[in-house]
Amino acid sequence: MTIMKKRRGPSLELVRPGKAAPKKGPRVTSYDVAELAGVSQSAVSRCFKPGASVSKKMRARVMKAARELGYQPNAIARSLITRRSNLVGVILSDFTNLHYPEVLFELNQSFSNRGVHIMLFTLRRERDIDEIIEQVFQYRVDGVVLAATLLPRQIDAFEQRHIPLVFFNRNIQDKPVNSVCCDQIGGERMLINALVNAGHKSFGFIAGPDDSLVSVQRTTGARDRLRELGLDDMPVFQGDYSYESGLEGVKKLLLDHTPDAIICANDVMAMGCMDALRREYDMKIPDDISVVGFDGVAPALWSGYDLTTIRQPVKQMSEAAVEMIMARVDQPDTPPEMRVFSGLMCAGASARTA
Amino acid sequence: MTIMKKRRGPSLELVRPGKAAPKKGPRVTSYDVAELAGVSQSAVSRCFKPGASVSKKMRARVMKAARELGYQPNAIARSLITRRSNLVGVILSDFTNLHYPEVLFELNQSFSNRGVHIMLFTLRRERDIDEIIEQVFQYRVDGVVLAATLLPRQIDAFEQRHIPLVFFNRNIQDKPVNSVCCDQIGGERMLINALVNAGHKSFGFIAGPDDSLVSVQRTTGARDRLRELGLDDMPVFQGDYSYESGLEGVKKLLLDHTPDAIICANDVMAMGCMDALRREYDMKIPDDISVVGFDGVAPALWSGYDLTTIRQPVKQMSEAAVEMIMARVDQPDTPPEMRVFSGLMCAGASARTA
DNA sequence: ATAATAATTGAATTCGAAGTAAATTATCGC
DNA sequence: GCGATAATTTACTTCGAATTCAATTATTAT
Repeated sequence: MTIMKKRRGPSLELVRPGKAAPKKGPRVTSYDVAELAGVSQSAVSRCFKPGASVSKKMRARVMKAARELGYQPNAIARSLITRRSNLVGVILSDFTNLHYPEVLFELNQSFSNRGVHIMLFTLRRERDIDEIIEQVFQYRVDGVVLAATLLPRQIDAFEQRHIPLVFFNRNIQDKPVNSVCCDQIGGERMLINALVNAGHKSFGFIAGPDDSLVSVQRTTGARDRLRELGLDDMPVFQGDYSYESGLEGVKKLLLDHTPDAIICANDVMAMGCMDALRREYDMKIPDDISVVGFDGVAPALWSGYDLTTIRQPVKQMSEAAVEMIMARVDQPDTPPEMRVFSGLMCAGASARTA
Repeated sequence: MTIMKKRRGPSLELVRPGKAAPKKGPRVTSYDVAELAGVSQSAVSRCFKPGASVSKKMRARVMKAARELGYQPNAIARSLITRRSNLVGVILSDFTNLHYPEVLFELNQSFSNRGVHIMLFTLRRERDIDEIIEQVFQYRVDGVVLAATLLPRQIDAFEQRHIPLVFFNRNIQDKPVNSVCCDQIGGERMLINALVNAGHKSFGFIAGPDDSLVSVQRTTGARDRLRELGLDDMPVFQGDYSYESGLEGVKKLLLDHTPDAIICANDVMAMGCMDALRREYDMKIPDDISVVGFDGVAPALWSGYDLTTIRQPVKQMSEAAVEMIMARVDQPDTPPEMRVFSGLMCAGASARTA
């Protein structure tokens, strides 16, 4: 028995020739379009699929009907059957660090070039991560970019579900995972080299939180290079990547030392550091003291700060992250890879460098 | 005939007591959970719906099975049948303006408190908007927050589809639409009042793009107040909200005038302005000249700039936008509303104010 | 204990597009 | 013009959860 599936009321009543149909309210489905065009629903579906086999006459009729009804394929329904949501999750932990909005923007740019959309998740507290992972799973995202830290158990959950995962600036030990990183250690070495070549001898360091691997790497990168060069170890103040902790770091570091250069684990703290040195210690930068940062965020490059820093190649890193996700989506057995990008040293006026 | 719908292979082979089932690969559906728990799929569904009628024995069994299989309800499938995606689109045009990441963050915070997730769209060129609207429609988002301008025809498209829309800081003329705005005019008036009270007499203005209604409002807000106070009109340089255009604006304004205060349509330009005045004109702020901005972005409040500005109540505005969207989702005939928030004047050290 | 009522449960259907295999039509060689 | 082959088109099923309504079970009143 071939009974045409009954569908809710036809949208035909509106098709008066001469006037565009001012259809409204109830949503338009491929069945409505099919009915108006006098073809099957499958045909409508195929017309909206890029490389499908459709005669041009058919395509024209369907497109006309679709236009008349204001039809837009339902991406949700499509995702259900194709198992491809064209959604990716982006999980960011620290939005106050100006670096992350830049990353988010570039990721979005790269993904949208591929017809993929971003669902944004931000962590207020690190504890929220489990809850957020749940949400991410529920939406059947095609992949996830993470600028936050995961526990092994959480990484496993992604693997079990075969959800491509890329870490952004967190390389995970103990597990083969996809990651895109800036070469933190290399960056710090460049900075130290430049500072030492210009005659700096004593240093102070303002670090990020101690659970931030990036901060640890930047700290040890700098420290190790100092040791290699036969210089004294430096005092380290532990901040939290915020402007305020840059201010505070200066106060602590200048209590019992007078370094001739302060190295900050990121630009935002470096800017706090500069402001504190100028306003509260009335020091001239870089004559009295040099300051360097890391990231290359926009305000740091403004002439007010003109910070000497390592600019992360955010655009290339984002593009790489997107490539890695998409590679795994199309080819699930693509092996994990770690891509490390060198930062670009930007010699500003905040430090004497050679 | 009551034939149990056949489902792909049972997941039962893994249920050895004592060891957690290490299920992998193929996705887990409510049918799998139902089968393992020995109940119907409907029951599983109900167990995951907050206020549903389920006995506690049932709930316990189902939840146990779900946990064992690592089941997560498929939000995509759910969206299809419930016609609620719990997704909202956020369309931002200008990501370089530091204000927008702050807005995005607060919106995300407010939405996620309601179990709603953000799909992010950014416009590279204003022309992309039609394309983006199409995407937004395809994903059947529950609503859209727009910090970009729409043409009447585009607004109509949203209305036809009954997609709640809220404009963020763009009030649309000619059409009743939802919007959340900061009181641009009131803000500028506060600034002018404070400057004039402190003795400023001649002004210069650095505006945003002329197609930005916000810029137009801020410009005329300031200008009208000057006129009311019987002061001379001021020269206006048209920038584009960027740091660079702040630098440039100073150069242009100081060519043939020597204002004793420069008013900038946003903070980022104001910071450019300050840097230009200090570095290139060697002027002391606020002794030689005052500078004020608008927005209250984080770097403007740092001690390096300590900008006198109007802080937009981003958190309250975002919360309001979210409320308006959700109100319309739950109650589609909620009439459009325009909510205008007063900014908070932050008197910094960048201007002499009384 | 029994009828009456309330609370649970399950079978079947639905959401909207895409894929599958069968049926139909178009195109081609000779 | 005819069979063979290729290109289109269609009916039907699928994805996975929610929902309706009928069936079943539990609870209460009498």
